[in-house]
Amino acid sequence: MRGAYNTRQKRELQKFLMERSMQHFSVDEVVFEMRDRGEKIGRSTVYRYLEQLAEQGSVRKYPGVEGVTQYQHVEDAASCDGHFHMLCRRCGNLMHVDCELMGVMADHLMAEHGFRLDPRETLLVGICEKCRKDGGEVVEHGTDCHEGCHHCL
Amino acid sequence: MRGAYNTRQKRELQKFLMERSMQHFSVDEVVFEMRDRGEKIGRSTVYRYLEQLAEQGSVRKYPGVEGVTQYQHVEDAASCDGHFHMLCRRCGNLMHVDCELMGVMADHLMAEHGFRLDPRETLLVGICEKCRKDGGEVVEHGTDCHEGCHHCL
DNA sequence: TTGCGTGCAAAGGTTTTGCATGGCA
DNA sequence: TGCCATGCAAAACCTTTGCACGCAA
Repeated sequence: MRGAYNTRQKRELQKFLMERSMQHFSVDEVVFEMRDRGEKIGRSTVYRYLEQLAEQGSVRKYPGVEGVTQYQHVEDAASCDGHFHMLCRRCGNLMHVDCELMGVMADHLMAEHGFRLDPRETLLVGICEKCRKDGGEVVEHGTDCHEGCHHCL
Repeated sequence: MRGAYNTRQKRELQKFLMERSMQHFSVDEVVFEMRDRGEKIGRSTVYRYLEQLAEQGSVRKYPGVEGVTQYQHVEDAASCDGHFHMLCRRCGNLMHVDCELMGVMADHLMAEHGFRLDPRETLLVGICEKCRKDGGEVVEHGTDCHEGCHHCL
């Protein structure tokens, strides 16, 4: 039976997920962050555990830029039902959109266009407020992105 | 100067794009389709030419499921500006959504949530009308998908 | 003839898998 | 003591790149 044992690696990963809740990250980010903390964890283990959590629904998985899969922890799997996510393509942060209009839009697509929109699969991509206010266009991470962007340190 | 020569491979690929206009496809699909037609074309050539067209704007490129990049030909690059695309995750067809409400939604996200939505990057994922009417849930292609689904023959 | 385009093979990157070892219960 | 979990290395993929040859102009 899978997931029967409570190992150090699982505990560390859980801790990481809690701290980064609602942010998105790649497998490599996990591995390097762990390394910085002095905790060793194999790349395969991270892949396997995240995959497992994704099946259970506590982690979302979606294709990021440059072919690197991104993961996101959601405290309450049900909390993500029925609403959408916005991804800032500049800082990479993933945000909930809890807004009535999204439901209206989904209903409209169904009624008028016959299309049943799936909020779990759909990602609204654009530029978030912070990044817009910081001005400029697409930047390299680590240079002048806004505070709190988890890509820039 | 790039794109100076008119080669057999380019002509064949152009033909393919015209026939598959607005549908999405992977590099492998191109290669195999060409092979079936008795036309040989190198995988690298397909990658390179599609990349070139993507830069020019006559082809859209986005990450598909399972890490396989999907491409889509758009007759008029400008025709895709300002509106969204719906992707049916069952039959794989990509459709334009020319609808006022989408603009309203984008404006709302900007005004109320500070988020500048990018229609070129955003993909609305769900189930299209035909697939819904055919009933059932997610199916394997090649078995009982609707007519015209380019995955099923 | 010139030099862009092509195709092969190799390289590069991410993700998966096989298998022996480690460690939880 | 069982047996799941882990980690290494290898394999499996997709995509890019280097280079010699082919072919359009």
